[in-house]
Amino acid sequence: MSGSPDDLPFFGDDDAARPAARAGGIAARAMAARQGAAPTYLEGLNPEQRLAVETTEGPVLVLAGAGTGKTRVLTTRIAHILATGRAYPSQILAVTFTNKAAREMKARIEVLVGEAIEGMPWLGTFHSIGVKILRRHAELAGLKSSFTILDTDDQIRLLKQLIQAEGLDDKRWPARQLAQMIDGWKNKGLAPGDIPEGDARAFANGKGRALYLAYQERLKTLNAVDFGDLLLHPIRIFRENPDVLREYHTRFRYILVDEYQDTNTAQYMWLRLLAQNPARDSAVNICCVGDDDQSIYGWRGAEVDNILRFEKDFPGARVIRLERNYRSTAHILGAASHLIAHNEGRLGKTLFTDAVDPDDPKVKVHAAWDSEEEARAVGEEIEALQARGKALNDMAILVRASFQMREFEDRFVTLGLNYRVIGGPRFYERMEIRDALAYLRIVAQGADDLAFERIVNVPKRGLGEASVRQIHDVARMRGTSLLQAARDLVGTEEMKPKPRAALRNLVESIERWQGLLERTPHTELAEIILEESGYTEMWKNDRSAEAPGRLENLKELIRSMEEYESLRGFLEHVALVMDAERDEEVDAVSLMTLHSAKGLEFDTVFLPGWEEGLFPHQRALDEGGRAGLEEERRLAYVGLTRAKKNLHIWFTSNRRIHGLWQSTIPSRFLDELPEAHVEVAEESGAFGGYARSPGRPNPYGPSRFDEAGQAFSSPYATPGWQRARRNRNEATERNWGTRSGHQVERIGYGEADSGYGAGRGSVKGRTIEGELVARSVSDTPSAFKVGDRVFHIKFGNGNVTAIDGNKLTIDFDKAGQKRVLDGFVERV
DNA sequence: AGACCAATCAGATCG
DNA sequence: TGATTGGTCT
Repeated sequence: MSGSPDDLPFFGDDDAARPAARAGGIAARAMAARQGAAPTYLEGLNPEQRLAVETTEGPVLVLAGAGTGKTRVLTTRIAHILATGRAYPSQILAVTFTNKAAREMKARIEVLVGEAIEGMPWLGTFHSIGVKILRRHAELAGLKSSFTILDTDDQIRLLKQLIQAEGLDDKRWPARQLAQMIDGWKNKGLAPGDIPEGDARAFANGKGRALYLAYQERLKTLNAVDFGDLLLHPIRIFRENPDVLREYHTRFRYILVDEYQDTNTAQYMWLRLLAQNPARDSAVNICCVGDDDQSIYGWRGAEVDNILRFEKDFPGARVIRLERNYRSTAHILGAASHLIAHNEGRLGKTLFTDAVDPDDPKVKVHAAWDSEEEARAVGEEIEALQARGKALNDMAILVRASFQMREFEDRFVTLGLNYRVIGGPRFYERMEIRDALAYLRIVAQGADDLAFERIVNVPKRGLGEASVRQIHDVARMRGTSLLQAARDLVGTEEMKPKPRAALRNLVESIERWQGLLERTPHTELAEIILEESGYTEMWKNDRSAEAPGRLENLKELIRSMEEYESLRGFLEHVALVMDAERDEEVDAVSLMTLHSAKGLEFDTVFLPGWEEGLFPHQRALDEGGRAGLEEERRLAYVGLTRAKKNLHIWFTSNRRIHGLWQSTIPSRFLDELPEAHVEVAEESGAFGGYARSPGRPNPYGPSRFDEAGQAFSSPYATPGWQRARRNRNEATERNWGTRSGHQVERIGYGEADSGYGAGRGSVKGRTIEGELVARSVSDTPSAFKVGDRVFHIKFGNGNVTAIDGNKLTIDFDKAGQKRVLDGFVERV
């Protein structure tokens, strides 16, 4: 997003004011377009893409599979609308989910249109456009247009205060949990009055609703909003003020939505309000682009249903499918398509490619003994590719859960292999950045109480709890901001001399900085503030390992301020934007979660950890049942379709989860890959070739991976494994009998699945186990006792030294002391 | 104010 | 197992 705050009067006709200058080039282009010769920007589009670009009128749903040129269509469509003179830039509403996507789109449109179009003011994320609308009409939501935007941290602090004010135990009822509930309600577009009874009762014996209400009240008095409000307030404003909504209807002639499958209910309501113009005689020009198969954010409120329902919502909608894939080989596409065909709730698309090369490698499935070997083998493969001249930048490892990353990082560090972790804590969420921003906020907007509270004693200046409470009391009594209250307090004798001097010093500093606000360049001011407040000093004196990095981040913060015109403009955007850029300069392997890989592509992709319980993740199955499984499968699909040429999938037989070694079984997703496009790699690594011994008791039904991944003799045939399995089944049966929320679900095999192996036909159904491994607490006391001599398939022989439920601590002769579940050892 | 210990928790994350 | 967090103690 461009840096400057948009200070143009809303309907001040920014187009009319300078149409000539801008329309010049566009008009000429439009002319060319009407004269028949296809404009250059349409060149190279395939027929479907072109249809999606040129069907500008009426509702359109573009179902764009992975790698089918979705962004290209979206940007070309906008360029087309502009070039043919159908609308001015400011009459197009284009929403994305991430700032990155918005930036990218803006840049690409600029290339297409051939000039800077700073005039696409309504291209941005749902939230940034929400802010913009809300600032215009803040008073209609009972706010001042200078409202501040809280992030999750502020939110939790605030809720905690409210919970305590209610006289509740904030241990028993954590603010974090309430914040999540409120977020969930807001995602669904629910105001305190709308939340269902059941939900309302779920928190603090029915105080949930009251707390939500109190929270909203508090936000209003603080003149603040949270992220959810950025959509909810505009929705309410639109509903209660038809004239306001009408203005937007007149303004937005074309609406475009990216990643439509990720929209939640609130976003959907917001869009519908804007798109459905009863006064308009022609159809709504809304174009939603998405891929139902890549909907992986159900857990954060996304409703796949929005995309599945599109044709009903917008009668007469055209649905255009983009299925021609420009990214991956036929093997990769074949594997991905076959896998995703196992999902039921989908609109259905099949990717294809013309670029079929018989030399393309198949998708490789590898087995490893444990996660350590997995990491070692992947590292070797990467080094081999590197030796053949491949760039590390073209390789990525995509994991299901972030704890998997560590093993790879360790390995890469020892190998001296460059890697970069994508994702992780966002830049602006770091403590030092948030502190620095709080200083800037208090200077820019003195009434920002949350900012004041954050910095009042950072660095330590002897203003502890007692002093802060005193300031609070005064502020509440006089109805002023905390800063004002502090100012008043230092003029009196109410405080003890020491804190009073400290507070006076702080207040005077803030006033001094405020005085500099107009006269000093904002980057310079920021440096002055951080220096004079002692904040940088604090980190310089800090001996911890992170301190240098934090100082570096602060420098980075100031550097990033340069792009903005003013401090105010910077703060406006910082609340919404600010992800640290990754430098492409260094050649490095990317390491990230599957979720953050969406939208990216790499020549070579490694997908480790394809084991039941990890992927599909147990919690997704427990909480989401069938829907949860389907979302996991879509996640797998996203992973597969990230690869352009080489795709390696790994699973291990043993994995340490929460410090306990557990035996694992291959993911059911492996069985859902088509044989024609997959080959099981024969490793000749440290463990030598794998013994092939059939007959693994796989509770999910026979699998063609039953025989892989066995380094020694078949571990699955050992009595220990058999007993583990027996225990597991007993445990799950017990659980199903007594616990709610767990049920046995039958997933029949679809037609698409019947392709391989005679064994399959005999399988009646597949059970989603409630528990992969009996949960750590067992009802039955362990059958072992201290001193027992036992055998474990991974660690060999050892003696039991301690028992905790079904967790055993064992001194192994060779491997040392380990903790394992009792099901995996056998008395000898 | 800071150090130290026990308790808790371990799926993904955009703005 | 390990990081993080909240509490207590000095």
